[in-house]
Amino acid sequence: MNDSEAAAAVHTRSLSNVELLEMIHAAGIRPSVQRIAILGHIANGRAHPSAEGIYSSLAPEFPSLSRTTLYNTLHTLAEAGLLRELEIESGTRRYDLKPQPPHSHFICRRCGRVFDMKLPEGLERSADDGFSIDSVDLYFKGICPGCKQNSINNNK
Amino acid sequence: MNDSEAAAAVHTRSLSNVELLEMIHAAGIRPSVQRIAILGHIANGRAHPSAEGIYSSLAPEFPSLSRTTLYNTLHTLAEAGLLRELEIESGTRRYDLKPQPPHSHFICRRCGRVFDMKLPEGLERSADDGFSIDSVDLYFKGICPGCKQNSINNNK
DNA sequence: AACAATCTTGAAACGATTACAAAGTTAGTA
DNA sequence: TACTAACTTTGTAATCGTTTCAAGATTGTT
Repeated sequence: MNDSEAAAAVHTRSLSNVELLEMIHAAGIRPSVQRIAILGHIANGRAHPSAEGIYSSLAPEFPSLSRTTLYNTLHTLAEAGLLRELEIESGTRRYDLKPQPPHSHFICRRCGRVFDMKLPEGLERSADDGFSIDSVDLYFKGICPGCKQNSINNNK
Repeated sequence: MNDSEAAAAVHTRSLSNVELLEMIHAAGIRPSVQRIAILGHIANGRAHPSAEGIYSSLAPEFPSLSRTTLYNTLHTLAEAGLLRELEIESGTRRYDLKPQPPHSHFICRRCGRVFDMKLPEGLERSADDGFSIDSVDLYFKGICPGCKQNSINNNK
């Protein structure tokens, strides 16, 4: 079990291909090998990967996968409500499974990893009247416990 | 008075060049015509502009301004603590004056304008123990009152 | 005035993403 | 089973925002 699988196990068990296929069906879009692989990668490793990260992870198994397909698929899945796009750092989007309890995100400035955090309720009430809110994103940035530990060790 | 100046007036009065120069000095970096112009544009129009927006606004007055200078300056001012970078949408950064009370942001999905909103206190407490937090960003997305009004009118 | 440090500039390069058009696949229907 | 229309995937080329680089201009200090 590698790091990201270990992280995943903390949160949820892995989704089988049949379950992924059903999710895709239920969302009202057509399934394909690529869509299942991409959704599965995001759902089962809890790494909040970027498009490039997904590409390099899947490339060995799907050598013919093109970046265009990957981007198309990410858009399709996001529009269908299966994925949430994280805009925690500019220049790339990262992807997270949408059908799960709302949460906030922490990105480590040193290692770049993204962690799930709690999300306080009722944040929308901070917005002024008259604004229709359809999404609330709370992002923390800083140093994760692992990187803190490493920097302590390295300074010794 | 154009739109963005009107919006600015709601929040703060305009900063003079002398005040801008003092801010730059106080931040420990050297002043230049370009730095003052760029900081002034962000401080005095409350439009939360992107680099490209700043460039096209300043180009008429500073025809020789290069994009490199603009990006260098934005980085320098941000590092010096005068600007805050907003990562509310991926693909671009937007800029906001930093020395002002903390607040959250709303971006309209239709017109793309960014509005200041309140920021609840104590959000850092949502993060798990062991994470060192150095920034908290809360972003709302949806439709602003103006665009809502327009779409009502257009459907009549 | 002279020197070093800092700034500005344009050209070229880069990474992430999108546009496009062709080829392949699928679901439904005859 | 064969047909058709709709949808997907793919590779190439283009685009957009940003950064790198090296040279020249400006500034602050002696």
